[in-house]
This record gives sequence, structure tokens and C-alpha cells, in this order.
Amino acid sequence: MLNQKLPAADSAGQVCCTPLVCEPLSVAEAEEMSVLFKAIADPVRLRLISLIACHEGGEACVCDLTEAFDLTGPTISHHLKVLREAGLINSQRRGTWVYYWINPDVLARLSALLGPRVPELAASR
Amino acid sequence: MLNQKLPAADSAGQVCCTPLVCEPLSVAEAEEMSVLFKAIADPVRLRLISLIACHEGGEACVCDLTEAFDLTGPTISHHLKVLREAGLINSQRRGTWVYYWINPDVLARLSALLGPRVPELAASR
DNA sequence: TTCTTGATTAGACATTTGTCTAACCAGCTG
DNA sequence: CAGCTGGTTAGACAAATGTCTAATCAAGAA
Repeated sequence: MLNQKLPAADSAGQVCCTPLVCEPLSVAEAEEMSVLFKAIADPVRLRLISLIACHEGGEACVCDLTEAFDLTGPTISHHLKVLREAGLINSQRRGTWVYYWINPDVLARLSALLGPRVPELAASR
Repeated sequence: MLNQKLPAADSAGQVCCTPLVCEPLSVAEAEEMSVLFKAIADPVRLRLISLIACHEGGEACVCDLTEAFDLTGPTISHHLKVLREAGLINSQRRGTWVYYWINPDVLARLSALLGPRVPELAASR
């Protein structure tokens, strides 16, 4: 029978070694992480995150983002909503414009799950 | 106008700093990476990867995997195919059984795209 | 107030995705 | 060979997803 303990993780989501490779992901954690991965598993949303993160001041207004795509405003709005509901980005209205910025903690959490924090693990096969 | 240069990366897919945060992802790269993220953006596939990686010897046969889920054989086979076609895992038939193992390079590439290799970046906001 | 611009919401619709059953293929063993 | 077990392929189908148009909301300007 396969073991399904949760990987050890502190409050920031950091782990001692890549949990994916340390011990089997629990059903609940797989479910939780897949929601986050689904959010970024779209070319438009990946570029949105990148555009927001790279924009000066670390934030961008929707009009800046919309003009980078051949898509309608509502479609961009929809993608931003998906990212926001996943917790990957935050937003705030300032006058006429709405600004978005990324939540680096959540991004780091995804990276930590996959990443060879301990390079030897990746090289061991 | 937004810049769309490719991030600098060496042959192993490692980058100097998180490309997502350094400069905007190109359309082509976003498309390419989204294929990989789509592959892991599923609770079953996340657990499959984890189960394979954690299994002794770094590989697992399909029968080991199937019994960990309340899903039919063909469904597991389908998910393994998605992962294999994305390049995340490899397989080999040995006699009656088919064995799967992960491709750590591809996993590391995903992690590197998201990850705060340079922690200061994540804390800069 | 009314108009204009920036952004979101609602709803429709085609495409993609995850799951299943049934059929099939690949090796072993008697 | 025939039969058995492990695994994949094919095809059907319901649910989820990405996009659009039309309508709506929010804030500032005339």
C-alpha cells in the first residue's frame, strides 16, 4: 500500500526538499496544487503573469495588458479573474484604472513543489 | 510597446533569474510552457508524477500506479500518455510490465520558470 | 445631470478534457 | 497452439474551458 503523508512545509510553503520527489502527494494536496497549476496552464495567463511582474513598479493596469493581446477586454478580464481567484495576483482600483500585481509567495510555492531544491535529487537518476 | 525577448537560458534550461519576472514571456514560449503546465495541472497526474518519483528505484510499473486510484486502467493509461507526450516521463516495456520514470530536467525547467532562484526578487514587492 | 472611458458580468457557443466500456495488442505459460 | 494477465487504443459522452457579444457598473469630465 502506498504511503500518503503530507510533505513537511513551513508557513511560507517552503519545503526541505522537493515534496513531489520526497514522498507521494496526498490526494488533498494534489487537488489543491492542481488548482494553482490549472490557473497558470494557459498561454494567455502565463503571459499576463509575466507582463504584470515585469511591468514597472511590479504592477500593471488592465489597459496595459489588454493591448498586448489580440483578445477582447472581457476575455482578458476573465483570465485575470481566474488568476485572482487562484491567489496568484491581487488587484486594486485606483480612480478609473484597475491595477494588478503578482503574489510572489504563491508562485514560489508552485516552484518549490516542482523544483530540485536539492540538485542531487534531480541528478540521481 | 511591450518587449518580448526570450529569456537567457543554458542547455539545461537553467536561467540566471526567474524569466517570468525578468522580462515578458514571448508568445511562443508561453505556448510551449503552457503545454507542460497543462500536463501537470491535474490532480491525478500530479499524484502519478509523485508516485513514480517516490517509488523505489525511481520508477514504477503501471500496476503499482493503477491500484493507488479509484480509476480504471484505461484512464490511468490516458494520463500517463499525456505526461509522456509532454516529455515529463519516459517508459519502457520489460517483459509483461511497462515501467515509467520521471524526466527531472523538464520538471526542473518548470520550476525554474516560476521559482525565485533569487529570493530577493520575490521579496521586492 | 449626461456623456465618455475603463473594466467586469452575463450568457451563448464551440472546443477541449476526463472518464468510461469495449476491443485490441504483447508477452508469458501450459 | 490456446489461454491468461498487463497495458493501450478507440470511441462515446458529460463536464469544463476559452472566446465572443451585449449589457452593466464605476469614475471622472462636460
